[in-house]
Amino acid sequence: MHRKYTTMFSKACEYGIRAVIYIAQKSLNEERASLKDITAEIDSPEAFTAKVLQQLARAKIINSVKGPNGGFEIKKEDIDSIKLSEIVNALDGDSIYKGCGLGLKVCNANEPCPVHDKFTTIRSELRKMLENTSLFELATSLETGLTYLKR
Amino acid sequence: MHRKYTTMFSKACEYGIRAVIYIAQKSLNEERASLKDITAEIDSPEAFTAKVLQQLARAKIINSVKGPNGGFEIKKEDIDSIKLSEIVNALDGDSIYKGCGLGLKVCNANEPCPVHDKFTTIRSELRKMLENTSLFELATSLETGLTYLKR
DNA sequence: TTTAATTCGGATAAATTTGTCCGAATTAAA
DNA sequence: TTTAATTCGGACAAATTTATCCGAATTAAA
Ligand code: SF4
Ligand code: SF4
Repeated sequence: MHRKYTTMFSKACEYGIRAVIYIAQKSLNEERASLKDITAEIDSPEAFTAKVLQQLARAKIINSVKGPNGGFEIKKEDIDSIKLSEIVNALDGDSIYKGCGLGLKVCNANEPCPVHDKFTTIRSELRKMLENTSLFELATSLETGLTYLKR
Repeated sequence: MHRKYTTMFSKACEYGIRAVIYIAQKSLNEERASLKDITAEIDSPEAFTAKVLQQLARAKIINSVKGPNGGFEIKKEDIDSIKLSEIVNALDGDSIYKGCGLGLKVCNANEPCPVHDKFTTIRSELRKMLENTSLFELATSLETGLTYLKR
């Protein structure tokens, strides 16, 4: 009954974020990341992650290349302009920003409840954070941690 | 694949919050709220809401009374001291405050990524907001909206 | 040209969350 | 004491999310 876990984003989205960060890292190094690479690196289920990557490829956030030496990549020059918000949006949509944070339907919009302002503030901070955080920042700042995990 | 809805809390929790606000309102008026009352008022599935209410009763957030004229109630003097956080905690736990907001396992805690501070800030604001918002505030401020819906 | 490495896409399965059904227990009122 | 209104609790069902399987398509390299 009581939830196991309440996370900000779906599992798909979490895997997506992690995967894209890893792909970005590799791409900065002129390398592609194969599905196997990725799932080994970010510790996620292979087939499920494949679906997530397909979706990100359809959304043009990453590029996929079939065949030997294929894999996923991101154009180097795009890595700085791609923001976290785009990944989240492609996988979870933007519903986290919409509607009452308490899930209330019953609400007098003219006289908002005491929580309303704080809620909208929190959500808009979340949005700003996602919109202002580039893949580049994440890829470079997390590089140490990731490379550590690799060996 | 793409999520229908990403909400801050589970459905159970949303119903719980709405139900408790309604019960508080009634209790302030010396009345009990029956399950039927509640689900009619907050527009939620009856049997499911019953489970949620049971859980809240077990957590001593509300009191349940069986038999004719039974229902759910909250001691008047408690309404001001019960905070939103208690309801959320009873139904969704506190996992929304824990772990990486991006769902990353791979993380070098010594050199947090650029998002870390903003994330912890956002979460702590959410927590503070939930901890500082009493049922009384909500019940009284939402009264207009709720009574409007009733007729 | 053949082989092998890879992504793609559809079908399906497992897990979790959300929702329903129904009889048992309790209790106030008739 | 009987009845009826109510919550309780267990079993079950539906919907959604998460995860797996496998063959098809693509393509680089042998
Ligand atoms: S005023 Fe309160 S109840 Fe209404 S949408 Fe804002 S937070 Fe939700
Ligand atoms: S530093 Fe970044 S990756 Fe690590 S826990 Fe904080 S937000 Fe998550």
